[in-house]
Amino acid sequence: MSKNEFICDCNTIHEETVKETLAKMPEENTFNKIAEFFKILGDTTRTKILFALDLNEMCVCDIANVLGMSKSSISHQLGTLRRMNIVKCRKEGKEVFYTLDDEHIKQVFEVALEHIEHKK
Amino acid sequence: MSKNEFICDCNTIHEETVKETLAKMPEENTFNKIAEFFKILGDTTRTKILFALDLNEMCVCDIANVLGMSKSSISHQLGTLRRMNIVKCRKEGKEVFYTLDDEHIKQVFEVALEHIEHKK
DNA sequence: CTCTTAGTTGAATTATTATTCAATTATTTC
DNA sequence: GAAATAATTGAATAATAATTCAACTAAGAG
Repeated sequence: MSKNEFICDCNTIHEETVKETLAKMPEENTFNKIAEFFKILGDTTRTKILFALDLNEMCVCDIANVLGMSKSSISHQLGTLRRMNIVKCRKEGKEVFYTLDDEHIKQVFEVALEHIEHKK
Repeated sequence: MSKNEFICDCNTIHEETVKETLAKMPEENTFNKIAEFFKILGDTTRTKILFALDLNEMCVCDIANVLGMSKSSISHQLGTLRRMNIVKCRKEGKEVFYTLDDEHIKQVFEVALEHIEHKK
């Protein structure tokens, strides 16, 4: 029997398993969204920003100082976090104050810390 | 008063907030580990692999077929997941079967899906 | 022991993402 | 309104990560 429908050169494909798994896999878009969400947390700069904002509302300049990085790079990252609705901001004069806008962030950090502890 | 100790050109730094936040921030390495953990989940290929392995134990070839990707790229990603102790494998003849090796994965997926639902 | 094949690996390439730099915007102060 | 400045933005650069390709390893079959 032809295995043309499969993409690789193996002839030991477990056809039933593949079909069953394929049937249960969510659609492409779901994976894109999951990965997009985790990608946000998968960067040291952003995890620091989020952790810091969980402790205190801060302006861009404060965050830059806490992380020891330039205002510009922080602002770029805050833009990303804003577009993802993970932080929100309020303007006060020339300053812009940022806070967390997602109740899942803390929760997800906890799981990650648990994971890190566990894997030691 | 000099702001030399701060890295940016602002003079509206909220010194107290910065110091307090800085004092409460975990060490560099903790952030590296958190980011490293999420980075793993922040890639569509890997989220698909993990989701698939949560449904069924599978060999490399099966996974390649489920995802519609080459054996080589899947194997590279499985290598990454193995090194991070997120999947484990057993050899059976020429085939290598993979399974999840982390009880946090499901948990973390659930939070992500909740997040996605919530943000709609 | 040779052939075939499932899987792995390293190097090269391609793609993606972060940071820097310079310019710009918005707001306050004089 | 001009000067000063907090923050944002876009384009360029630098850094990182994913995929491909070709070579290789390990195991079973003849």
